[in-house]
Amino acid sequence: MAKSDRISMSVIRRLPRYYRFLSELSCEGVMRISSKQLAAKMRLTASQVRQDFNCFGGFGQQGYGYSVEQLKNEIESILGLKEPKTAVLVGAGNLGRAVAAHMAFEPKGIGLVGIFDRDKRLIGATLRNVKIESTDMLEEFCKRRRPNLAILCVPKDAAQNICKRLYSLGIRYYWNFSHYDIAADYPDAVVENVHMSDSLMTLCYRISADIEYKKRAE
Amino acid sequence: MAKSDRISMSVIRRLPRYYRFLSELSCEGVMRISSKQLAAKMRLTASQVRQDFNCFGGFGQQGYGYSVEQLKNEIESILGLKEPKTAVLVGAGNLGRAVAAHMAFEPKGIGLVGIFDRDKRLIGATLRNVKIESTDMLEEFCKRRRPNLAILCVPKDAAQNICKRLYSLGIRYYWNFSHYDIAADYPDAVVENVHMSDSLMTLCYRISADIEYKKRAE
DNA sequence: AGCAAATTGTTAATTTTTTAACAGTTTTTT
DNA sequence: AAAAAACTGTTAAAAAATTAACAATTTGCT
Repeated sequence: MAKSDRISMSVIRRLPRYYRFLSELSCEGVMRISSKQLAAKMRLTASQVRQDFNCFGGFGQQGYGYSVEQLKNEIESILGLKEPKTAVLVGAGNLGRAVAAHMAFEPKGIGLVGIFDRDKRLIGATLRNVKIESTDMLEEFCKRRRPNLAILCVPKDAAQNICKRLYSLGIRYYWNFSHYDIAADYPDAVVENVHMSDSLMTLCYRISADIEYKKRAE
Repeated sequence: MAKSDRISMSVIRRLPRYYRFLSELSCEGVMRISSKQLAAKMRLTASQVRQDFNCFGGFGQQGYGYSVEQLKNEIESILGLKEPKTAVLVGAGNLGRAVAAHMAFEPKGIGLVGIFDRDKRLIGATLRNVKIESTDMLEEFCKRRRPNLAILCVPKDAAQNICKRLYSLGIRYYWNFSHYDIAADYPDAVVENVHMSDSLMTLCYRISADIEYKKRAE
């Protein structure tokens, strides 16, 4: 079914977006959709939509289009959302708590099994039925539960130490909110960085460039 | 100084990262750096580093390299971080509060002047010296304070209504954490989306693809 | 059943992005 | 002071990503 060539990161990064739009369509009761319609909805070209799906073999039918439900399921399966995984969250400050409370882990097959913080005032509190424990417990916990991935919501300076420990405990997958560059120290780690401040700076640029433009246009 | 051609989004999205690394170097007291060294640190090619900076005219000196401080300042200026801007945050749930508490707005020239939520239990509380107000006050507040950008941390269904009001109040720049597609309804709005769940799904794919790989290798 | 319309998968062309190459300048060394 | 080494800016080449084109197939209509 799947094509043999390696899939490019550009395609992968579009998959969650497809998945999101298809889930919506599915909820709205839409049964079928053409590459043209989907492209219009997502502001892509129909060509790109077809090209993307073809990386995985193509799930459509000539003259008909794509079955929303099938396409959604295929992408869900490609993304591996159905495969059960367990995660620990390290850092239960403002950001960590928001991530824990806000993120829908279950639909991605992720079970949040542990939350850790070094701040004694937070230890003992419960988030999503998970008790916040001391980071001192990391070793004992990970050896016992063998989580697949770690969510890093600690400050940069703490991140280095935490990562060293997590890595030596066998964790190779990181969802990293800190500014510590995990991949630099652990080349075989798979790291997905979330740099919210980078995103905000990009917006700053666009504001600034826009103002420049308006000035010139005057 | 700046080259006339439009800068590509690929370059823009790398600028905050350059800025981050240069700020670090600056803190460490490093005075000069070559494209080669910076590339190694950031895992890019020296060629790309030089190409990127050349979009804006090139700030280096042959045989010497780049002055860390100057380069940092140039990028800061390109990103428009020095230009003062005001922002309102709409939605003070888990995510909104984390963004308000966690994000360093000041270094980006952004003043957080208002926070709004519809939940009466949150109204009156203070975050970063800003009182949370009822969303009913949005119109009055925006007419008076004329904020430049809005940070959207409300659920998708609420986002549509909030956006309609913010747009009609003249706000054109959005840092959007909701899954509502602002740009679809307001083509002239400048929107920077933060889709944390997309990022997590990308990690899921990489985990899943990795496992596949290991299975095959056995 | 037969024909027009719709739509995919796929190949080709185009555009964008990245990498390489190198002339020209500055710094450092001897 | 001259020669070698270290760099950048810039142009050229290569690679990657996107868009266009079209044959093949299916649907839906008459």
